[in-house]
Amino acid sequence: MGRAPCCDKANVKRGPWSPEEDTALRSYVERHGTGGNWISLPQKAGLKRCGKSCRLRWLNYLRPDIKHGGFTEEEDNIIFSLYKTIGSRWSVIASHLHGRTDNDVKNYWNTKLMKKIMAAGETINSPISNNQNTNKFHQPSPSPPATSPPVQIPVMKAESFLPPTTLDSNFPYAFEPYQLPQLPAELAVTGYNLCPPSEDPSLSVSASSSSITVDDGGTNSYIDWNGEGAYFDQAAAFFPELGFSSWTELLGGFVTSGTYESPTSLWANTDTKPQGVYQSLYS
DNA sequence: AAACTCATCAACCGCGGTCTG
DNA sequence: ACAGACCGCGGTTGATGAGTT
Repeated sequence: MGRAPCCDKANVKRGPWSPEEDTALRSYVERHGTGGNWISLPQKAGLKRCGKSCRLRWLNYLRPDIKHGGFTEEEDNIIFSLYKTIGSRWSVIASHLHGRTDNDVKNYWNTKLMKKIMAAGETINSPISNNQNTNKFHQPSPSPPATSPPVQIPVMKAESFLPPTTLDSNFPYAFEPYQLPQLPAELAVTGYNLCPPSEDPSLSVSASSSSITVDDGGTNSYIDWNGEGAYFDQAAAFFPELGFSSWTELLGGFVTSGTYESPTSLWANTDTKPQGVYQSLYS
């Protein structure tokens, strides 16, 4: 069963926006912001539009920092590299391109870049479309070792290219090094793919949106992502057991390494907001 | 000049995830 | 814990203009 419509479709205007509507929406948002509620915004702004339509118009067209047309070679490379790594996650890809929207990137990919790349003889393998695995983050290891090594959670660096959305239910995975191909130097970072959990029976890992639990028989086994209260102290003691010096290191080195753009600044430049684990830390 | 095809991109749609009461 | 409301995303559609026959 589908959800109820977000607005009365019979009483809202659809189709292309007029300059007057653009002006009304722009001036309202500039004066009052969105108020975090797009559904009620059209009425307040005097627009006969669906809230979703207003949101889309603002995000994709009226926002002051939007850049239209003319993708550069560098942007092409970034899009292609990220597409090969994470698939058609346009909002994530767009977040790496200043002033570009997910819709822009998606349209550009579908109408131009894909053809351009294929004409150049490249093969396009989206990790998602080519992978039956429902875990978006899992990319199969080429050839797993015959016997699993001892459990070892590596120091994670710049995991930013792996969208931070589904650690929640899929966390019982270790991290496997990867190198994003063909990125400009400032983006050519090393990160870790999620890969299946170790078979080491002495350690079990589980996670929720706010915590990771690793039961290794040690004295500490809980990390609270929100980093507050007693759990934070407990977590601070827990990191060394896992081989991390701090929670920032555990979460990808964003804060400790100057090489990588921190999620805070990254998300400040985009409407893509941190989610899940990252939301707790950076919102 | 008219008819047709193709390319582009703004906008819509429906769904999953998150938030809130 | 649950349900409803809302947000954000990715896929798709359709209007429009450019190019071709």
